[in-house]
Amino acid sequence: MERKKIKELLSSHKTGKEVFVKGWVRTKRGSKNIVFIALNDGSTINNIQIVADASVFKEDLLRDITTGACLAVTGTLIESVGQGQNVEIKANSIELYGKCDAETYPLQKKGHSMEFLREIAHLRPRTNTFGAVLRIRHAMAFAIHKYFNDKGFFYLHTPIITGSDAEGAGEMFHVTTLDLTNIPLNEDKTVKFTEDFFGKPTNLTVSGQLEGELGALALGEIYTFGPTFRAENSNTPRHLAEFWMIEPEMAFYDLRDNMDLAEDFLKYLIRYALENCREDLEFLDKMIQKGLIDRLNFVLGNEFIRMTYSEAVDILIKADRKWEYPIAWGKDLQAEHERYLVEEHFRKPVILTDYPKAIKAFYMKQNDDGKTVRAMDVLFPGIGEIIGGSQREEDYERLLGRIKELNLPEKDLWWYLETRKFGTAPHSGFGLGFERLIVFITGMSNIRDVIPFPRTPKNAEF
RNA sequence: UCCUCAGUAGCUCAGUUGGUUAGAGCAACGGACUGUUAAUCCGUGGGUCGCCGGUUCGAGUCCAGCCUGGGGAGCCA
Repeated sequence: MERKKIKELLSSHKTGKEVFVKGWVRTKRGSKNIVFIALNDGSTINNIQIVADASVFKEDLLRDITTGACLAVTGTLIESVGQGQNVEIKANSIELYGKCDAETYPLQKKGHSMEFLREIAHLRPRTNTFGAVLRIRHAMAFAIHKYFNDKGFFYLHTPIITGSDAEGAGEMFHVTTLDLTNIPLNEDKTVKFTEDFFGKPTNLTVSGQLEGELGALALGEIYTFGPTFRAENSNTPRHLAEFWMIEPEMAFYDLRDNMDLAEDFLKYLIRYALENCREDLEFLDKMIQKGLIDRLNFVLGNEFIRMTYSEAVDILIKADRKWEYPIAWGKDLQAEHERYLVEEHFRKPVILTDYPKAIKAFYMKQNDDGKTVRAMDVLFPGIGEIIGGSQREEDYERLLGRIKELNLPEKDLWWYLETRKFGTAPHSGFGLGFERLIVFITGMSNIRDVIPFPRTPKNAEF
């Protein structure tokens, strides 16, 4: 008989038919004569109830059906006799695929702390919360591809291993095949990288943007969606050493087009989650963050505030508020400033533009005022910067000038500079932190709980 | 990396001015129960008090160092 997914059975009204399901036991309860098993196969947050008449099954079998055990069940799908579910399966036969020793299995039929579950990341996908988060994570990844595909963007695979150290987006992980217990050295005691796999120092990528621009200046509109690595010693609920980033890059987009795309993109993803992950979101709304669905709808229903960095600084200066870090034009905004704007002053997402060039990356387009660049940061409640982007500097001389001012390795960037030499074009793009998006959409409070196996300083278990 | 809080049973925690045999709830196990919804009721077992030193007649409790985790900050997505 063909196995059915629990999601399908729960929404089916074809009672009276024989069905075949497989899954893991969430709880078992009952009396001497009758046993109730809540079975989950991951297809939905909801369990299907298996009803087993104790006189039909061997006592040993029923005893071995414990929380966490894996079963295959055939039985009749019937309308539930009891309250709490519409349908249930009256079991005819039960095969025990895998026992689960109740004395040592760490997951109990009770709530667990997120910290404890993190220590058993190999088992936490079996919980309601992580099942919901991982299904939503999948849905968002799918929706990202669908959004861009429908808009005519091309998915560009930028390299994971990079030979350039010029992105300037943080500390990098080195990639090498050299024997670290016996490193070949040059005469001046520097590492002899000519003997390394690539013949030069290489690292894991911190951003696919520069290569993404190369694609955009040929294909028009591209996006990347891949793993990104930062070797920063960041210990916060918002940072991972390995995370996933989406980086669209568009020829002929100015900063305004860029902002329009960012806002439309975020709203599309939120709407997609609301329409396709309803049951998981309702669970998270109830158990993890009260009011989650209202908050998502609120973001959907309101225009993002758009203002320049300079206007934001004015608001912060005038605010009746003592800042731990005093605010002044030219200084980078601190977390407390961003939170104030988003969570207190405007109470909705904010896009800030035209930052001082000194605090932004070399590749951003310089404004005519000589002081600011066409940058944009999208700030969200609770997580701060969810998107960072800009219009790119397309003028060869101005870009080169900025590279020299900042003492960046010009010769490593020859290929990037050549795009400005050969048929340059105005273009823009941004980066969205995938896990930060998932944090916002699921209401989870720690980024380590929205990725299956988090990589953070001093932690690469599993 | 800095600041701060914490680490006691499988989990979540209590543990008084340092005192003799370290507790609770849940889970597990055994039993009862004719349909349960994190079932209920009765009972049982379960501890290297994070590690390592020190103070003391005596340390879960006080002191120093280290480790691990949470929160905040910085860096950023």
